[in-house]
Amino acid sequence: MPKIVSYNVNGIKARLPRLIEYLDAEQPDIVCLQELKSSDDTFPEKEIRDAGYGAIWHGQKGFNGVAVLARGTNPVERQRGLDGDPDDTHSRYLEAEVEGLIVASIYLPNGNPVPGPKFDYKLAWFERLAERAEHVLAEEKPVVLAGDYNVIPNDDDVFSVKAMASDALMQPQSRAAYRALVSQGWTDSLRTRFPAGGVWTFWDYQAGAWQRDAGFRIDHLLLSPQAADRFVDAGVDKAYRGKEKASDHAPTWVRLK
DNA sequence: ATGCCTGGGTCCCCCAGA
Repeated sequence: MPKIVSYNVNGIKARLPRLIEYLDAEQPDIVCLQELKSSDDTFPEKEIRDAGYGAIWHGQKGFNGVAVLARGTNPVERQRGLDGDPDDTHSRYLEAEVEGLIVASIYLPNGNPVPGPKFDYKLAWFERLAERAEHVLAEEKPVVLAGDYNVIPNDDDVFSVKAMASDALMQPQSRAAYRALVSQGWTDSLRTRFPAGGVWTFWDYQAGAWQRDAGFRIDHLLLSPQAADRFVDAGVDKAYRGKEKASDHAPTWVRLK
């Protein structure tokens, strides 16, 4: 039963030992990575291949960057970047097919501070993503849209509504954009598995957030109806957030029949 | 009201993250 993971690594070079350890221990079938912070030519292809994974990646020097890994096979690229803005230079979207399953690795803009051009970019990018999602959904195939959406969908997805109230991740416009996307016909797999909320995928490095369990849920795996029919389980591999030199995100996953 | 960490780039300070 394939395990599909979304993992914002916050720098693949700094996180490589952690990532390889994760692949060896958990043997996920597909891994969508975000925030590679690596140009295409410095992506650690050999180390990932030696761990048993084929990979495609869409890198960028310094920040952003997404990849799709597949255990024992090579992902077949379908789409790199989103249509709708020829001036957009950010590497935030990579879509592939892996043995009949369509997966996208998504790194939505953070959008802080609010208001401002970065928040405008976030909302505009969200609209472009929704257009792509609608197109893919119409294919009526099993699809997983996996990534760091930088949206806290509900008040019970955050340790403190008050602490995050002015953040781009929780603005009504951000939530409305996420809701509109899901309403196309996608299933939020973590929400389905844990309808009462209280499940985090991110803990800030600052102010002892991990030690206080002050986190929130921003990494999401959305399922097309054909994927949702195969839903088995979903969760967060929280222990990996507590390890040495961890990312501030934990691997978040869904298992399908 | 602000900074708290962390990674990466040019490099010992700044940007970006969330």
